[in-house]
Amino acid sequence: MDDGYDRLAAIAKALGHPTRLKILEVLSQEEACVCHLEAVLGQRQAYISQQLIRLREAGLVIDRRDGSNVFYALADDSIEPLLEQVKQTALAIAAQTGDPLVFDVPDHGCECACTCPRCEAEKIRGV
Amino acid sequence: MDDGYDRLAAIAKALGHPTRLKILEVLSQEEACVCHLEAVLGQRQAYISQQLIRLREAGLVIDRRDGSNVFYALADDSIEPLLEQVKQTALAIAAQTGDPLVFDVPDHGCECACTCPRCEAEKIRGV
DNA sequence: ACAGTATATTCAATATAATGAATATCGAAT
DNA sequence: ATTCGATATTCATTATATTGAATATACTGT
Repeated sequence: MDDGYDRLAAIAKALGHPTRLKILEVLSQEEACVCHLEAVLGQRQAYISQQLIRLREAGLVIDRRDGSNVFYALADDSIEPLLEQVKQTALAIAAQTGDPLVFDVPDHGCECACTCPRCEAEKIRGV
Repeated sequence: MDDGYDRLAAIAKALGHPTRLKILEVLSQEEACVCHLEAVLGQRQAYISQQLIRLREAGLVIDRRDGSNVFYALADDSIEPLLEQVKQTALAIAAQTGDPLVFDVPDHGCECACTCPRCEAEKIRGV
């Protein structure tokens, strides 16, 4: 039954949701706590947490507790090129169909409502 | 609503099924008709056809009619490296969890029940 | 111990996917 | 025109995913 392709499919399924893709995109820059993802993606906490759990179950992210925050990071270096490759294929398909493909890369900037240590530090630095 | 990530997710979703992955794997070697895929994967015709439709809707395969056969092929060169990258990630995750990961690469060989022109030619050549 | 903040879980409602069975279409050959 | 083989579609059923709301847990500081 599980002949390896089921495991591949499980990974692809975990990628098969826009919010989860955006989370991975953010994590490809640096690890982030839940409240950070919440602020960057503009989604409620429980929703983010649920998607993170799906990603963790798929083995794509790992989590690390630091005080009251839980920081998530990509589980492996191979995930970034995987995301990149999905984009390449999407662009190729978009080129064939003529539909332009634009990404709103998630980015919160300074006005972020997140109060995690990382974001507070960013605000002080005025990034 | 559709901010690009939905399109990425649609591609990932199309990959998120073992049978569809196997179909793409077969097509990465050469284009194939439905009856060929039917024989190689050991699944019934309607089932294969349904999965092919999903792949076509996702833009991952294209089809070409030749007489009574319909030949399917990968829609773009970027799809092969995409499959490869999914495997890389799966292997990396498997290495971390300790679960060995084995692929039964779909291959029908000579005893194939398919009678499409391509398979008949193979049989004559004794491949 | 208590209050507050960060995160996780559970529950319920709805939507979408997977799958088998039956049937329809389309092209080739007679 | 009819039949046959190849492929597509429809329908019904079950399984799984999505999502919001509510609640629970876990850590921190007082």
